[in-house]
Amino acid sequence: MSTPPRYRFAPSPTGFFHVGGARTALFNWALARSTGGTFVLRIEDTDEARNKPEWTQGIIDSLAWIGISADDPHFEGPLFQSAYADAHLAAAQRLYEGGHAYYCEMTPDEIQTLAKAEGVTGYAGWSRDLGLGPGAGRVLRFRVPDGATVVRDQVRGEVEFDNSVIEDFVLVRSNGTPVFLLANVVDDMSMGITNVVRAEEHLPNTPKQQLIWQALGHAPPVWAHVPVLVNEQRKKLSKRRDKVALEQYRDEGYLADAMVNYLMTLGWSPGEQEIQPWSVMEQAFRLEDVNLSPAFFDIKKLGAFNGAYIRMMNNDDLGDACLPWLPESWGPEPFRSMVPFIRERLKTLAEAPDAVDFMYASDPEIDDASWDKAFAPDYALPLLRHVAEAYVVCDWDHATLKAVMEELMERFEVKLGKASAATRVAVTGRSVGPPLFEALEVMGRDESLRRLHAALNRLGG
RNA sequence: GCCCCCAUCGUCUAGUGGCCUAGGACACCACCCUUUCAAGGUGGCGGCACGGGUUCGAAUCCCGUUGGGGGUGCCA
Repeated sequence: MSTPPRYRFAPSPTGFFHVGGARTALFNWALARSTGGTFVLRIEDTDEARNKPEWTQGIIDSLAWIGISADDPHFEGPLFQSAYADAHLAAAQRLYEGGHAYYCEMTPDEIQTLAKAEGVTGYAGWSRDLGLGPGAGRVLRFRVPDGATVVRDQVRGEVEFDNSVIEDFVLVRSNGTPVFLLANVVDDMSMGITNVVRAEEHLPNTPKQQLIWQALGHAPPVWAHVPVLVNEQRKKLSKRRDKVALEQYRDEGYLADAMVNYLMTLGWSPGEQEIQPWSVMEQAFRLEDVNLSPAFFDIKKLGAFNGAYIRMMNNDDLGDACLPWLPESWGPEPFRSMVPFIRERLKTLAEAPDAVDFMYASDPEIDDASWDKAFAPDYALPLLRHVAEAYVVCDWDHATLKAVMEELMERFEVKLGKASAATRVAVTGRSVGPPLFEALEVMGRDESLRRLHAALNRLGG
């Protein structure tokens, strides 16, 4: 095989971009790039009722986000299926003239009624030999030949379908528009597609499409059907029920690299170490290694990947990446100074503001439970008084602040964690947060003391 | 109903007849570290769906059962 392969990704713009679609796109992208081939993006926009232009832009933006860039030399498109309507109809005409298709004027209702009466499951080729010509209200149906159709699939091996269970399916609707089965094949054919990698839900369509390829006089492409992604009920991920929009994950602060890495591990494994850069996965990916069973999309594991990727970033880059999630009224400081101390506490970028919000508030929002717990011990109040006193004069760096606290903790015979609890809640309002002395250093002496005194006042002196 | 696909810890997977007393990751639990919470470290829990074959030997091959999934549109 000397000609480079041509892969394609053919989503229909009927909603937000689906994580399952993203994984399929990634598989195609890895294959196209590692083989020196091409990734063709074709927007299947023939269902006018459901298609909207903004969804198309959403697909393009989402693909770009996960690294499938229209600027890459391996990328071709977007091509729009709607632009090829003439070719679809021309192919239909050829099938009709070649005897591979025939017209039928039965309505869906009539078919259902007759099928029930005859005890069959669907359309039983009733108009096959009527010799009907084209006309209003008539659909064009494919004349499924006798025999069997063997689909050679790179993921599943050979799958055989008995043609007798494939009914004479519709190629062109009574309103004259081609259906997906036909349009999809004709486009793949005219775009020179050599490899079709798509989700398993299309496997039952494949014998029909292969039959169309053959009737049109072409050898079919190499097929590959990858398993679907499922929810906790092990049902195919659905836009209605499940959180599947790639855009939503992006907006919630998941990193593209983490999402890409996680998606690639669904149905495939990059080896002993599952956190791998795209450059490695791209080269290692093989359809033959793809699993055959549906994979559960586990948000918890995605979160773990995301945390790992966040920790791989340097402080400056992480700070930059978090900026879009900060409230508009916030300046970059003290947030940037705090990045080194919150980085290993973040699972998503969106959590960044919550980690430091006490610094931006004019007064910390006191959590009553934390407060009560911190001041329950007898030593708490007197210790806090000493802290407020000592912090007036000591050097203002986290090491000194800690040393001062340690001195007091020995005097009160408690551990550092307990000794710091009152100060922490006084300054941050909560019992958990970033490292205390580092936060105090960043916040500065004046504001820190102000909060300590505010707490003492609240305690009545 | 019919057609097709699939079946390793709760989840994602490694494993292609002996390297398996089945490895890793997420989750969970415990301990360590520790200024809280995390992160990190160590350990633990936990699986080859079941039944028959084939073979000296089966997670790996074959058959069946059961279970799950996908499809069954003049949607894509």
